[in-house]
Formats: sequence, structure tokens, C-alpha cells
Amino acid sequence: MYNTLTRQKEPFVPLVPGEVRMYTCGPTVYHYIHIGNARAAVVFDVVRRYLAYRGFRVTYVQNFTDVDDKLINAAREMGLTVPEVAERFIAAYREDVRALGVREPDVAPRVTEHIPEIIAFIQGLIDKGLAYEADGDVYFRTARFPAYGKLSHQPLDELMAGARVEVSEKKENPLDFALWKKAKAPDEIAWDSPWGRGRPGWHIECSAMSRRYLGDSFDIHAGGQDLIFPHHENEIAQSEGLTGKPMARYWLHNGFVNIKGEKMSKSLGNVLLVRELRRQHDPMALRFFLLSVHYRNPINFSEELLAQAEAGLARLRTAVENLRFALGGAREGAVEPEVAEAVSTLRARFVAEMDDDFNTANAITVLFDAAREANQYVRRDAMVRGSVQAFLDLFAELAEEVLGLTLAPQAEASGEDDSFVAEVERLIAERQEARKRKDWATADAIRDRLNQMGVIVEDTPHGVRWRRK
RNA sequence: GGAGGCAUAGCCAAGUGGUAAGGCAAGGGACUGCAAAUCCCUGAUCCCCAGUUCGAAUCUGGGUGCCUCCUCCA
Repeated sequence: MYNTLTRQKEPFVPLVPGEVRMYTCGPTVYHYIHIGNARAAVVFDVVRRYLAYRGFRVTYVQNFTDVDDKLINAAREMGLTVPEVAERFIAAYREDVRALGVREPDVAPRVTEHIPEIIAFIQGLIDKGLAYEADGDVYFRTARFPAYGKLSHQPLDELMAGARVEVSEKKENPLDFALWKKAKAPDEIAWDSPWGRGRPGWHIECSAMSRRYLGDSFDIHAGGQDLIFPHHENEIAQSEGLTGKPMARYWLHNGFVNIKGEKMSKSLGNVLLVRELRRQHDPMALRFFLLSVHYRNPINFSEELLAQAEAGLARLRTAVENLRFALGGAREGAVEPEVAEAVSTLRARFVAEMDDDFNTANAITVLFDAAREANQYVRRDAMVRGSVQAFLDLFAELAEEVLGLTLAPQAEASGEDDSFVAEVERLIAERQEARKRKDWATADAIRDRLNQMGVIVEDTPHGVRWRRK
């Protein structure tokens, strides 16, 4: 995996054999998430799934930032309290990412539930001379942490020279950053601390919570590229400053989502919310789209590109449908040796691609090859159940379990749906009668009618089948 | 000013020294009563220039264009 810290690909060696402890920076819950947030969630969900697939016992932690300036402002605008805003958007986040097939983390800690740990962390830094209190605020003393800049690969003086940081008179040094922020108003959300009422700075939460759940040192720390500096740099300063141990061994960062070649930003007014996209598009197509490009490369979004992704996903789904349909026409029997061989080659190729810095773009190519081979198999006259099943199992394993792409038809089910199905099947039976009579006009009329109902009828050598558009 | 990335077919995208994967779109063929689905076939002087090399999309130098970070931000 490519490690931002060393700027190269490195073999993955966990701290504890067989185990992976991984932390991903989660959302600040003051608004609905956009497609860029979704990319990080999806990409690192796949990293987590893949490591589990490769046999590691993975502990996956992703935080919620549920108190900060943005939440305070949002609460003010919405006429709600900060916890109310947080509650609303945590729920919304969960809905959005669940639709995208993202699994719940093992732990989803919230800042507001870890204030004591955070205060203790800050106190520890003060005790070591790595932080100082200034009029109710507490700042990290970057000058006392020589390794500062090692993640972003920026020399200290360059950082200083380029600093557009707001110069606060309270800071000893422009690069110092807040660990604790004094409450500005009496009604502002705040906690008591040794330095007066206030709240945690943004960076300290990840240091405190990752330490709480994963220990002083853990394996993987992930997030968006924009977090490299200053967020992750500051986390390293805090955590390594306190413990004297490396915080995380591997730092993974995903690239941005651009909209029609431009950065997504509020000022450009081109922010695409997952919530909105979900209304118009299959969320699985969105996931497929996000995985169709290597995670470190920028990915461009447009309706056309999403449509392409939708078509590509449909190809994989059709292959699975073809296999499921074939199951009915296959004779009993165990998987044939040549199919077993083909499947195992495909699996090996998939694994090799994923082993190479989670190359999902190439892994998907392997799935397309699997689809072709499966389709070739399924159009034979003599199919064996075991072989068909072997292909189905391959898709379940690689596409669904590892990449989280749901290919199987959705479990349907309302009573209303039953009557719809009955009607479709009645019409199909009627059409079959007409076809037997070679009454093509009637048969085609029925097919048109089914088409109007959103149903596509297919006459195959193994019988008629239908699917929804 | 500092740090880094990208430029591959109409669209998207892998590939980091040995005759350019894959998908979408398009065209042709097979199959079909006709379709649908599927299968087969068809497409690239890899941004430009110079260099290293037996050999470069891949390495080096120069150029052009686009992007990101250094500020809240996935």
C-alpha cells in the first residue's frame, strides 16, 4: 500500500500478526455529506473489507466530529442545539453511506463522549512542555516537536513562510494550533476543564479517540488528501509528542472528486450531495463509479460518467442474472475442472490487483473478464450446476463481499409487488400462447405492453425470462 | 514563494523499460419469428521537443496545459 509518510508503496506488515487496527477520519456532522465525503467512506470501506477478506482481524474505527465551529454555526442558523444538529446529521450520514454499501465501523466514537480523555491528553502535553495555556486556550508548541512536517514533507520554515494562518496574539508561533478553545459566549456549548470552560480543538479528538480504541500505535490511518496538512500532521505531533511512539505505520489518503473538472466547493456552488444523487441514481452505481478509478487519483464526476458507470454495473448484474437463470437449466453435478481452474485464475488476478495498493479499477476489470467467461459458459447447451454455482460464488465473494457491490436482484416483496409479478407472469403466459400459434402481432403487442410496465422480456433457449428495466 | 499530482482511443481508465488491459459509446457479424441478453470482430504514431537505452507511454532534461495542498474542507 502507498504510504503518504514515506511516499512509496510498502508491503503491509501489521504490528500484531493477523490483526489490523485502522482509523479513518469521519465526517463533521453539520450538513449532509457530498460525493467527496462518500468517496472516502467507500474507498476505506473497501480497504477494510479487503484486509478482512485477506484474513486479518480488522478493528475499524471512524469518528464523528460532533462539536466544532461549523456545528455551532449550523445550530445557530437552524435554531437547534449543537447536539440536535449532530444527531440529525449522524443519522443522515448513516443512511447515506448504508445506501452506498458502506459497513458500520466497529467503533464510531463521538468527540462529545470523550471529553475526559481529551482533557487528559492535553494535560499530558502541557506536562511535557509540548503545549501551553494562553488566556483559556491551549496551543500545541510546534517548535518543540522537531518532526513536525514529516507527513506533509514540508520543512518547518517553509510552512512558516507560507503560513496564511490567522496570526493570533495568543500563539507563541504561527504554526501552533489549538488543542482547547475557550468558550466565546456563555450559552455556547462547553465543558469545564483545568483551563476554564471551552471545547476541544479539531485535531485533538482523533489523537485522543484513536489512542483510546486502538492504542498508542496502530496500523493504518486514513482520510482525504486535504487532511494531510494540517490535520494529520497535527495528529502526529500530538500523539507522538505525548507517547513518543509512532502513531500509525501507514497513512492512506484518497484523491478528490471534481465536478466537471473543477474542484467541488460551496463558493462554486457545485457541491453534490449524496442525498440528492440517491434520488436520481442507483446508489450502487455511485459506489461502482467511485471504485472505477484508483483511490489516489482524482476522479471527475458528471452525469455522463455516472451513466457509464451505471451501464458497466449493469453488465456485471446481467452476468449474475444469467448465471442464476442458468441454474434452472443446468444438470446436477460438481464443478468441472476447467471451470474451477478459470475461477481460481480470476480470483488470483483479482487478489493480485487488490494487493497492489487496492487497485479497484483493475479489480473491476477482472470482474468484467469473469462476466465474459460466465456468459460464455452459460450460453452452452450443457451446463453443470456446480460450475454455474462456482461463477456465482466468485461474484458473491469478489464483487459483493470485497467491493461491496450488490449484484444480486434486490429482495423484493410487498404484497403490491406480488400482484405485479402475477400480472406480469399472466401476460407472459398469454404471449407464449400467441407465440406457439406464431401470432407474432399479438406476441409483440403483449411485449410492448410489458415494456410499458417497465418489464423487459427475453426469450432464451432455456425458456422465457423477464426483468425490470 | 514552497510541496505534490495529472496529461493514454469519441468518453472513462489501467499500465512506471520489452511489441498499449478493461468498461461505456459506435460499426459489422452470429443467435432470434422480430427483439432482448449474450458471444465474435473492428479502434491509440500513449501532450510536444530533445536525450539515455538494443529497446520508453514508462527513465532524464526542457516546454505546454490542467489540478491539489500550504486556510475550514473528503
